[in-house]
Amino acid sequence: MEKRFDPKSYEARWQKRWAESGLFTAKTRDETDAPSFCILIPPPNVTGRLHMGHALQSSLQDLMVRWKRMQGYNALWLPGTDHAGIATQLMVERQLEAEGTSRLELGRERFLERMWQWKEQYHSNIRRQLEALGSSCDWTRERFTLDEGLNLAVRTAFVRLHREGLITRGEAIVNWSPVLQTAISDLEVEAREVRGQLWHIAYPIEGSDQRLVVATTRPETMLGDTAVVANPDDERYRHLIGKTAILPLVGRRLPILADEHVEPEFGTGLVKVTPFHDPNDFEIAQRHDLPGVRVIGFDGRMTEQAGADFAGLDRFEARRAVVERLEAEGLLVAVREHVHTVGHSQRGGEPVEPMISTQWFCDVRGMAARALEAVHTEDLRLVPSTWEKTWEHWLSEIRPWCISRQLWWGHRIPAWYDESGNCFVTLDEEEAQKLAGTDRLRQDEDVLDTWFSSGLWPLSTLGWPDEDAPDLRTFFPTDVLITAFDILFFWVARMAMMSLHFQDRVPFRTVHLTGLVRDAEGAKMSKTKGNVIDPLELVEEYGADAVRFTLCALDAPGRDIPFDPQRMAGYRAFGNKIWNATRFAVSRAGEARVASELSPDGLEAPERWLLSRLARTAGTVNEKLEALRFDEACGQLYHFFWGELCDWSIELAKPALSGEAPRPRAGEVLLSALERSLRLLHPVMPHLTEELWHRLPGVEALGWESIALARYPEPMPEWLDERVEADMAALQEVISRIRAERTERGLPTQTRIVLHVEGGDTRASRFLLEQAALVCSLARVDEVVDGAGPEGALRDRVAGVDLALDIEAPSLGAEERGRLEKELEKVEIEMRSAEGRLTNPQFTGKAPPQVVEGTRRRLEELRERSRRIAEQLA
RNA sequence: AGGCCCGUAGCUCAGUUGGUUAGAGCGCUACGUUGACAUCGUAGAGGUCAGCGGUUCGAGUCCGCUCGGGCCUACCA
Repeated sequence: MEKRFDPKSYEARWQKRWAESGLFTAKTRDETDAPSFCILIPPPNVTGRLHMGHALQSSLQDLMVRWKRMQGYNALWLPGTDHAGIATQLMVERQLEAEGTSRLELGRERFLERMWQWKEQYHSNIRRQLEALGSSCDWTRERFTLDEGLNLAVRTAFVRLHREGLITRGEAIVNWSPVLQTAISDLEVEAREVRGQLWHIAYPIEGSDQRLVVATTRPETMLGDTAVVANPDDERYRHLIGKTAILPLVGRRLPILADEHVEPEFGTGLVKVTPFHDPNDFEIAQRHDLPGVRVIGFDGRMTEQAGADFAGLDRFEARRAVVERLEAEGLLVAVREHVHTVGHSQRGGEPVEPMISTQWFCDVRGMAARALEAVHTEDLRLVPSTWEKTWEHWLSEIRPWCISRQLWWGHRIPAWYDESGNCFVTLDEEEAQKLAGTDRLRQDEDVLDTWFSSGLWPLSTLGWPDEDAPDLRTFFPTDVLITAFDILFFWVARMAMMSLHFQDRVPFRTVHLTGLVRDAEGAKMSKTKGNVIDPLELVEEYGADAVRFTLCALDAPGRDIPFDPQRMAGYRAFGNKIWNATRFAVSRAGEARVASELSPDGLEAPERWLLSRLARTAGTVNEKLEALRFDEACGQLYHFFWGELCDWSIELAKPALSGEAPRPRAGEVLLSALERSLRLLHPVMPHLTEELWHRLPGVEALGWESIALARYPEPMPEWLDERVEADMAALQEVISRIRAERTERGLPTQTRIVLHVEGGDTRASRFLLEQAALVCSLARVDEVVDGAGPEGALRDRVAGVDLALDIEAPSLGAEERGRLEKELEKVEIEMRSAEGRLTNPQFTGKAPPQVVEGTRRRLEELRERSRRIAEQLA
């Protein structure tokens, strides 16, 4: 076997073999009786390459699905990608710009051709990246949110919701992005704190020389004012209600009205009303039946209706111009510094323009209530559960979802208009024509919000709207969704709503929400900061298994993941450890073979101990995975393999395998335990374990073509052996004590040490004497003697055994004395604390008996230690 | 404005229903390399668990307040 551990030498090879073998192709219910297990990939955007967040989620998903597959489930991990409307369209538009052309120049059809080219390229990148991580996806079922099947699902959902009156078209204030030239949803708006001004502007009152003063942060919108309102209870302005103000610069007559919405304390207590450019004003206008005026256009420039002086100006230029004019006319009463929040487009970063517009809206209140209910009844579990409150808050406050986008890349809205503007919402144009009685129809220009199709992902990928689709019947509802918390509302909530609406069932039973992968300084990774790490570069440097192990081991619930290259190097070293442990076992096991069945009967203590620890680890790992505690499962695997199998079992096997102190079945047990350990590790480190597994002698007799299909180890209760674990724990403690003494005194390796087991015939001391060969080998003791040691030997009580170490060396130096004094001090402090508790009747009376008993035993041990240390110092 | 999360060793973080001796990895120190592994081994140093108060026989863990950091939600012009 090669001495060098080199992941590159086998990772790609196994990826290829897995892809060709079809091992990961799931079956339908008609093809297998095995219970199903399904994870749907959160489809990555075809905007670019995968980032660390994808690597994290993919590692976790693959861990889950490989584990379940090994447990005998019909396991499906369904891969796919998302067309990601705005995001992807922007990428291609940027490309066109560089080529000196534009989407408008190309026209819809040719532009979409370019989009599909882009999609093909980036989609194949993503697939390569997933494969490079060792993902056991079922590529025969891969989907894309814009493919034909998904399009049918989208149209079906839209038509049904429309028939149910839940999707409607209408005029309302939406968040408009003048840069992207489309409406965006509330979720795509980011509130940012901005230092602005509050301008106080005087409006003359008709038929009087009096003026009223309104306060606004957006003076340019005054050109579209159609009223002024005050709170009905505001004494200061009661006399004005019913009168008319004259809009400066424009001359429009504005009714002065009373409306509860106004907070008398804010500003001047008078609000100018601009129905078409402010959501609150729009509502006020509806209450009072006020008209509106569009003064800002979709391009963010002032319209003709803003007046000749301002038309064509950018909205921010217009603000300056309006303020200047007001000042010149003596109508600017005051300017106050004012910090307020302004909505910004999450993607473009520019301030969003609240704007009246005709859009499609989806009323999601009913669905939201059901999604909320599903969490209450625990049909849907959020992990960690701290997200439940956030879920509750968002879903109970939900408002209509603006689902139309003025883009070209996306699902075209299935609505057609005849020449008189009648609208027909149908599955296809043919049906619309029948309904309309004409073929002179025009399809709605808009496309749907990306998240509308993503929201249908659990249904559409499994074959819906065909209710009898085999995959839908086999895998819906799916089992676990693993995704980052930042798309809880964008995506998770919408999938829950859609699935409950169309299937009356939750789309998945459990949602595992991961944190964000951050850089070494804890900053969020972003392209603008330039701190993005490409997972493939890490795979190149550390190997896919180390990347996977690191990410899984760091996935603590509710916590972000600080990316630390040293940590990854540590897990690469773990791979090296596994490699070399296997190399040792294979090269030293002689004629031994991996056993398919193994019973602890007739085995000696070190072997029984190994099997017991292995069984215990298998139990814990399964439990941790069941609980989605990937970090703890990985921790268990790491500590078992390195800290027990390598540090102890291999060392214990050495004297047996070398013939020094033969144990006939040591090699067989070591190989067999190693084989089970590789299986335990396989879901996290698939390449390494597959590579090594095939090299174990006798593994072919187990009858699995791949470790990926081998049975995941169960807890194996018949292997558990508490007595041997206790015996071995004592042995280990004694060995550690002797090793510590040697290093702390700085004794050379050759120094002769004889261990005397003094004082009696306890189980532990008998065991120690029986295993004398192991003590000699592991603690480098020359001899283990039953009975009292000589005068001047180092005496200590360890694990209940009285020891005397006869060390051929000069007596204690000052340094060692200091250390012992410190040790004695610590022991005495703890003794006093234990004594204090034990003499306190409150403690002995109220604490559980086993706690009190434990304290007693502890105190006894401490007294003995203190006596022996004092003896050394004397 | 409301809500959530976090503060534990030099660094990054574990610590399930309160139980006595608070753990891990990395880093650090000392020693060790003719055979599994220097991507290693053995041992060691390092913590008033942010602070204050409370409940309790017993608090890193439960409760309250304070300080510090992060995040989410929100139409005060």
